[in-house]
Amino acid sequence: MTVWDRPEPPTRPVPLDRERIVAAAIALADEGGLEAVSLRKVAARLDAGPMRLYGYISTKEELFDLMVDEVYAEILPEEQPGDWREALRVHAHRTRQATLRHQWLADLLGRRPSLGPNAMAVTEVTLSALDGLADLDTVMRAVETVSAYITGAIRREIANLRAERATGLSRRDWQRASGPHVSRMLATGRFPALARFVHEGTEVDAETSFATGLDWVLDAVAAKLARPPA
Amino acid sequence: MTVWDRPEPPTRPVPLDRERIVAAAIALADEGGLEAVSLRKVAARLDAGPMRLYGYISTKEELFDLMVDEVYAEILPEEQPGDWREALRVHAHRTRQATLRHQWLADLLGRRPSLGPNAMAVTEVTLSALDGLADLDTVMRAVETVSAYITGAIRREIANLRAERATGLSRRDWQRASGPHVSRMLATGRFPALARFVHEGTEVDAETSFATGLDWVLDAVAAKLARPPA
DNA sequence: ATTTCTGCAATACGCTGTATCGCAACAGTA
DNA sequence: TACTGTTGCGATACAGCGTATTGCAGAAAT
Repeated sequence: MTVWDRPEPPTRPVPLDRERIVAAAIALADEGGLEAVSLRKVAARLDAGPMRLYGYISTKEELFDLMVDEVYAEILPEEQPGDWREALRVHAHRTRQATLRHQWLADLLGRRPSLGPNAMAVTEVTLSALDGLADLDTVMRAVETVSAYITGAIRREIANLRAERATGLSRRDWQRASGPHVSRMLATGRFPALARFVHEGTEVDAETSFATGLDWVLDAVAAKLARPPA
Repeated sequence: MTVWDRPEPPTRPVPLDRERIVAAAIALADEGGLEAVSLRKVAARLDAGPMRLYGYISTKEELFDLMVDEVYAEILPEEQPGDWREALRVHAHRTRQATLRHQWLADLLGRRPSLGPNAMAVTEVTLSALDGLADLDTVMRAVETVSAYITGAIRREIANLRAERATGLSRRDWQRASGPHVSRMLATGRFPALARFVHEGTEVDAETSFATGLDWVLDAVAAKLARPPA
């Protein structure tokens, strides 16, 4: 019985874990958006059959949850600035930047409660930045209000960005004259105010308008933190 | 050639239009969520083959666009109150109420720019409520900031609502003790601030917290409208 | 050496969005 | 009235999806 007679041992399947699965899924999503993420394709990237994944997750939705939490790790600030306002600003901008890197996050933000360890760590940091500046309920309201703004603003920004990419027109051009639908609608005269805004408004870059709206909201929070619980 | 010999004339297919298609789709979504909307099921409700729909829409995404615009018709206020603040408040609450009636709207809000006639009419009304109170850019920023808040807050509310429905636990119970995952995480001591908020915070009903956050944002807007363009 | 257990792969099912194709009924013309 | 062109519908088809089920091979346990 020489070596040559004996068959090679069967190749054991590559070991898997959630980390590798999530990384593969994120890579797919970064390349082709959320809709490019299918359990079959994720598994294929890992040289596995689709059903293998069900040992690690029990539903596709859970995979999305893991992906989101993985990005929250990028959002978690490395060091916490002292000022509450700066802390919230940093959180907002880190969230925005992470979403620009992983645009599919815009589709998932706010879709389900985020209970992963990284998301909770982010919440912890944010809450503790405001802790003690007002009663608990006020602080909670502050954080929720700011993060509602963040979610909504980011979603709109990504939606516009995709629309521009799909039509090849900048938001401005597309409204002003090039977008046949919109210009036709405006020409009806049924939307005089809207028409004025479209034609006479200034184009502002996305980051600035995000930051400005954020500052307004932070001003509102500041006012509530200043005065004691209503 | 008696009547009996002649066959009945072939039944002509029921005439279709976008209105009927969208109504059927909305009915399906109201009953079973967005994922219950398939072109086949919509068509079946109308006694038609799936491919028939492609005469009226060219993609499922377009059907969603039509559905959203249909709901914007419910959001459009019947009469415009004079005060800008009241106008924005009404807009926010009508949007929220519409989303509570059609919870799938939460999945679509902010996903794509809304360019349908009803959405534009809503924008027109909103913009004109603020028109003249500040320069165009400030007004635009105000409307966008408020609507970012609205989108984000509604999404979170619906997300929580769905989580409660899925687990059978109220948000509070679910965090406090009943949710095994969350309580285990809090017990690790890695999230002290979060733990305090969960345990000592008051439960506030969704409508109140929506309204409160909204008021804060409106306060911020008021401050910017008061002073001339920065 | 034999049995039990574990976990992977293959197969399968019902469903999806949509491209293609052939035909039947209408409109227009001779 | 006969014919022809066009339109739009239905059927068929395809590739892909999430996931339930099944069977089997290797590892572990006796």
